[in-house]
Amino acid sequence: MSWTDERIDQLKGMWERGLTASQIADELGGVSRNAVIGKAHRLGLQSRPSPVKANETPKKAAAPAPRKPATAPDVEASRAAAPVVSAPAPIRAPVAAPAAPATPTPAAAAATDAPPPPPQPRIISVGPGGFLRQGPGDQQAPIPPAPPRRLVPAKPSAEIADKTTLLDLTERICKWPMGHPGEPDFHFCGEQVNPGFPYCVEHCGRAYQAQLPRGTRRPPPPLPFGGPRVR
DNA sequence: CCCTGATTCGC
DNA sequence: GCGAATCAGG
Repeated sequence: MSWTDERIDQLKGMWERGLTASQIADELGGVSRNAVIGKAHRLGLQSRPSPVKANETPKKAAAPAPRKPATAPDVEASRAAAPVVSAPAPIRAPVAAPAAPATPTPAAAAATDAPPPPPQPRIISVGPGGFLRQGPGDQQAPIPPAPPRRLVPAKPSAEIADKTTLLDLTERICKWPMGHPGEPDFHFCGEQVNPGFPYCVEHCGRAYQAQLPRGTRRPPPPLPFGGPRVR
Protein backbone atom coordinates (compact mmCIF):
# COMPACT_ATOMS: atom_id res chain seq x y z
CA MET A 1 0.00 0.00 0.00
CA SER A 2 1.17 3.47 -0.72
CA TRP A 3 0.33 6.79 0.78
CA THR A 4 -2.22 8.23 -1.54
CA ASP A 5 -3.58 11.66 -0.91
CA GLU A 6 -6.77 10.15 0.34
CA ARG A 7 -5.05 7.89 2.79
CA ILE A 8 -2.90 10.74 3.98
CA ASP A 9 -6.02 12.76 4.63
CA GLN A 10 -7.50 9.91 6.59
CA LEU A 11 -4.33 9.61 8.56
CA LYS A 12 -4.30 13.30 9.37
CA GLY A 13 -7.91 13.28 10.42
CA MET A 14 -7.67 10.30 12.67
CA TRP A 15 -4.40 11.43 14.14
CA GLU A 16 -5.78 14.81 15.01
CA ARG A 17 -8.91 13.23 16.40
CA GLY A 18 -6.76 11.43 18.89
CA LEU A 19 -6.94 7.92 17.60
CA THR A 20 -3.91 5.85 18.41
CA ALA A 21 -1.47 4.83 15.76
CA SER A 22 -2.61 1.24 16.04
CA GLN A 23 -6.21 2.16 15.48
CA ILE A 24 -5.30 4.28 12.52
CA ALA A 25 -3.15 1.53 11.14
CA ASP A 26 -5.71 -1.20 11.08
CA GLU A 27 -8.38 1.21 10.05
CA LEU A 28 -6.46 2.21 6.99
CA GLY A 29 -5.32 -1.30 6.45
CA GLY A 30 -2.20 -2.43 4.72
CA VAL A 31 0.06 -0.46 6.95
CA SER A 32 1.63 -1.10 10.26
CA ARG A 33 1.45 0.98 13.36
CA ASN A 34 5.02 2.02 12.77
CA ALA A 35 4.23 3.08 9.27
CA VAL A 36 1.52 5.31 10.57
CA ILE A 37 3.76 6.86 13.16
CA GLY A 38 6.55 7.31 10.71
CA LYS A 39 4.28 8.93 8.21
CA ALA A 40 2.70 11.13 10.81
CA HIS A 41 6.06 12.46 11.81
CA ARG A 42 7.14 12.91 8.27
CA LEU A 43 4.01 14.91 7.66
CA GLY A 44 4.94 17.08 10.55
CA LEU A 45 1.98 16.03 12.62
CA GLN A 46 3.22 16.69 16.04
CA SER A 47 2.03 14.10 18.38
CA ARG A 48 0.61 14.86 21.67
CA PRO A 49 1.34 13.13 24.95
CA SER A 50 3.66 10.32 24.28
CA PRO A 51 4.46 7.85 26.99
CA VAL A 52 8.12 8.19 26.27
CA LYS A 53 8.89 11.83 26.35
CA ALA A 54 8.53 12.89 29.92
CA ASN A 55 11.89 14.34 30.86
CA GLU A 56 14.49 16.07 28.85
CA THR A 57 17.56 16.04 31.00
CA PRO A 58 20.63 15.63 28.85
CA LYS A 59 23.11 15.00 31.59
CA LYS A 60 26.51 13.68 30.68
CA ALA A 61 26.23 10.38 28.87
CA ALA A 62 22.73 10.50 27.53
CA ALA A 63 20.63 7.47 26.93
CA PRO A 64 20.36 7.70 23.13
CA ALA A 65 23.78 6.39 22.41
CA PRO A 66 23.74 2.64 21.79
CA ARG A 67 22.72 3.22 18.25
CA LYS A 68 24.91 2.14 15.46
CA PRO A 69 27.52 4.88 15.07
CA ALA A 70 27.07 4.80 11.32
CA THR A 71 28.46 8.10 10.10
CA ALA A 72 29.59 11.21 11.85
CA PRO A 73 29.16 10.45 15.54
CA ASP A 74 30.35 13.96 16.31
CA VAL A 75 26.91 15.28 15.62
CA GLU A 76 25.45 13.65 18.66
CA ALA A 77 28.40 14.71 20.75
CA SER A 78 27.96 18.34 19.84
CA ARG A 79 24.26 18.10 20.45
CA ALA A 80 24.78 16.72 23.90
CA ALA A 81 27.24 19.40 24.85
CA ALA A 82 25.28 22.29 23.46
CA PRO A 83 22.34 22.83 25.80
CA VAL A 84 24.09 24.62 28.61
CA VAL A 85 21.07 26.77 29.15
CA SER A 86 18.27 24.31 29.25
CA ALA A 87 14.83 25.55 28.42
CA PRO A 88 12.83 26.25 31.56
CA ALA A 89 10.09 23.68 31.57
CA PRO A 90 8.46 23.95 28.17
CA ILE A 91 5.01 23.31 29.44
CA ARG A 92 2.49 24.26 26.87
CA ALA A 93 -0.61 25.81 28.31
CA PRO A 94 -3.57 24.68 26.17
CA VAL A 95 -5.46 27.83 26.89
CA ALA A 96 -4.17 31.32 26.65
CA ALA A 97 -3.62 32.91 29.99
CA PRO A 98 -6.30 35.43 30.88
CA ALA A 99 -5.16 38.89 30.08
CA ALA A 100 -4.26 41.02 33.01
CA PRO A 101 -7.12 43.36 33.93
CA ALA A 102 -5.66 46.63 32.82
CA THR A 103 -8.91 48.43 33.44
CA PRO A 104 -10.43 47.46 36.78
CA THR A 105 -14.10 47.54 35.92
CA PRO A 106 -15.87 44.73 37.76
CA ALA A 107 -19.18 45.67 36.29
CA ALA A 108 -17.95 45.14 32.80
CA ALA A 109 -16.36 41.90 33.77
CA ALA A 110 -19.58 40.50 35.12
CA ALA A 111 -21.46 41.52 32.04
CA THR A 112 -20.96 38.81 29.52
CA ASP A 113 -17.70 37.04 29.32
CA ALA A 114 -16.16 37.00 32.74
CA PRO A 115 -12.80 35.28 32.57
CA PRO A 116 -11.99 32.68 35.21
CA PRO A 117 -11.39 34.64 38.41
CA PRO A 118 -7.72 34.76 39.30
CA PRO A 119 -6.84 33.44 42.72
CA GLN A 120 -7.10 36.77 44.40
CA PRO A 121 -9.23 37.59 47.45
CA ARG A 122 -11.30 39.90 45.35
CA ILE A 123 -14.73 38.60 46.17
CA ILE A 124 -16.01 36.05 48.57
CA SER A 125 -14.81 32.74 47.39
CA VAL A 126 -17.45 30.28 46.46
CA GLY A 127 -16.70 26.78 45.41
CA PRO A 128 -17.17 25.61 41.88
CA GLY A 129 -20.84 25.52 41.28
CA GLY A 130 -21.49 26.97 44.67
CA PHE A 131 -24.01 29.69 45.22
CA LEU A 132 -24.28 32.37 47.78
CA ARG A 133 -27.34 31.81 49.84
CA GLN A 134 -29.63 34.78 49.77
CA GLY A 135 -31.79 35.75 52.65
CA PRO A 136 -35.55 35.53 52.15
CA GLY A 137 -35.89 39.26 52.05
CA ASP A 138 -32.92 40.01 49.93
CA GLN A 139 -33.83 41.49 46.65
CA GLN A 140 -30.40 42.01 45.36
CA ALA A 141 -29.59 40.97 41.91
CA PRO A 142 -28.13 37.50 42.08
CA ILE A 143 -24.41 37.39 41.90
CA PRO A 144 -23.52 35.93 38.55
CA PRO A 145 -22.08 32.55 39.33
CA ALA A 146 -18.78 31.59 37.85
CA PRO A 147 -19.31 30.24 34.39
CA PRO A 148 -19.25 26.49 34.72
CA ARG A 149 -17.99 26.09 31.24
CA ARG A 150 -14.55 24.78 30.75
CA LEU A 151 -12.66 24.16 27.60
CA VAL A 152 -12.83 20.54 26.76
CA PRO A 153 -9.37 19.17 26.11
CA ALA A 154 -9.82 16.77 23.25
CA LYS A 155 -11.77 13.75 22.14
CA PRO A 156 -14.65 14.02 19.71
CA SER A 157 -17.94 13.25 21.38
CA ALA A 158 -18.84 11.77 24.69
CA GLU A 159 -20.89 9.23 22.85
CA ILE A 160 -17.99 7.14 21.75
CA ALA A 161 -16.04 7.95 24.84
CA ASP A 162 -16.10 4.71 26.78
CA LYS A 163 -17.74 2.50 24.26
CA THR A 164 -15.97 0.06 22.07
CA THR A 165 -16.67 1.06 18.52
CA LEU A 166 -15.75 -0.61 15.32
CA LEU A 167 -12.56 1.35 15.32
CA ASP A 168 -11.53 -0.08 18.63
CA LEU A 169 -11.65 -3.69 17.60
CA THR A 170 -8.38 -5.54 17.51
CA GLU A 171 -7.47 -9.17 17.60
CA ARG A 172 -7.64 -9.23 21.35
CA ILE A 173 -10.76 -7.22 21.87
CA CYS A 174 -14.04 -9.03 22.35
CA LYS A 175 -16.19 -8.41 19.31
CA TRP A 176 -19.46 -9.42 20.85
CA PRO A 177 -21.98 -6.87 19.70
CA MET A 178 -23.91 -4.95 22.28
CA GLY A 179 -27.17 -3.70 20.99
CA HIS A 180 -27.93 -3.68 17.31
CA PRO A 181 -26.21 -2.04 14.39
CA GLY A 182 -27.82 1.22 13.53
CA GLU A 183 -28.74 2.04 17.04
CA PRO A 184 -27.05 5.16 18.27
CA ASP A 185 -25.23 3.41 21.04
CA PHE A 186 -24.36 0.24 19.23
CA HIS A 187 -20.96 -0.92 20.35
CA PHE A 188 -18.95 -3.99 21.14
CA CYS A 189 -18.12 -5.78 24.31
CA GLY A 190 -14.54 -4.64 24.38
CA GLU A 191 -13.31 -7.06 26.99
CA GLN A 192 -10.08 -8.93 26.57
CA VAL A 193 -10.64 -11.93 24.41
CA ASN A 194 -10.42 -15.49 25.44
CA PRO A 195 -7.10 -16.21 23.73
CA GLY A 196 -7.72 -17.85 20.41
CA PHE A 197 -11.30 -16.71 20.22
CA PRO A 198 -12.89 -13.54 18.97
CA TYR A 199 -14.84 -13.11 22.18
CA CYS A 200 -14.12 -12.77 25.83
CA VAL A 201 -14.61 -15.74 28.08
CA GLU A 202 -18.11 -14.78 28.99
CA HIS A 203 -19.24 -14.35 25.43
CA CYS A 204 -17.42 -17.45 24.29
CA GLY A 205 -19.77 -19.20 26.63
CA ARG A 206 -22.63 -17.70 24.72
CA ALA A 207 -21.19 -18.26 21.29
CA TYR A 208 -19.99 -21.78 21.75
CA GLN A 209 -22.40 -23.97 23.61
CA ALA A 210 -21.74 -27.57 24.35
CA GLN A 211 -23.74 -30.06 22.42
CA LEU A 212 -26.40 -31.38 24.67
CA PRO A 213 -26.91 -35.13 24.83
CA ARG A 214 -29.50 -36.51 22.51
CA GLY A 215 -32.95 -36.47 23.83
CA THR A 216 -32.49 -33.59 26.15
CA ARG A 217 -34.83 -30.92 25.00
CA ARG A 218 -34.46 -27.61 26.54
CA PRO A 219 -37.53 -25.51 26.15
CA PRO A 220 -36.15 -22.49 24.36
CA PRO A 221 -37.05 -19.09 25.65
CA PRO A 222 -39.58 -17.16 23.66
CA LEU A 223 -37.95 -16.20 20.43
CA PRO A 224 -38.10 -12.58 19.46
CA PHE A 225 -38.52 -13.18 15.78
CA GLY A 226 -41.41 -15.54 15.78
CA GLY A 227 -39.20 -18.55 15.96
CA PRO A 228 -37.40 -20.54 13.34
CA ARG A 229 -39.15 -22.17 10.51
CA VAL A 230 -40.13 -25.68 11.45
CA ARG A 231 -40.65 -28.19 8.72
C1' DC B 1 2.60 -9.40 29.06
C1' DC B 2 0.00 -5.66 26.81
C1' DC B 3 -0.18 -1.02 25.21
C1' DT B 4 1.69 3.68 23.64
C1' DG B 5 4.65 7.08 20.57
C1' DA B 6 9.73 8.33 19.25
C1' DT B 7 13.73 7.48 16.85
C1' DT B 8 17.03 5.43 13.94
C1' DC B 9 18.62 3.88 9.71
C1' DG B 10 18.83 0.54 5.75
C1' DC B 11 16.41 0.37 1.80
C1' DG C 1 10.05 8.67 1.44
C1' DC C 2 9.15 4.48 3.65
C1' DG C 3 8.74 1.42 7.59
C1' DA C 4 10.89 -2.47 10.47
C1' DA C 5 13.52 -2.57 14.38
C1' DT C 6 14.33 -0.77 18.45
C1' DC C 7 13.76 2.02 22.48
C1' DA C 8 11.38 3.50 26.49
C1' DG C 9 7.44 4.78 29.55
C1' DG C 10 2.81 3.28 31.30
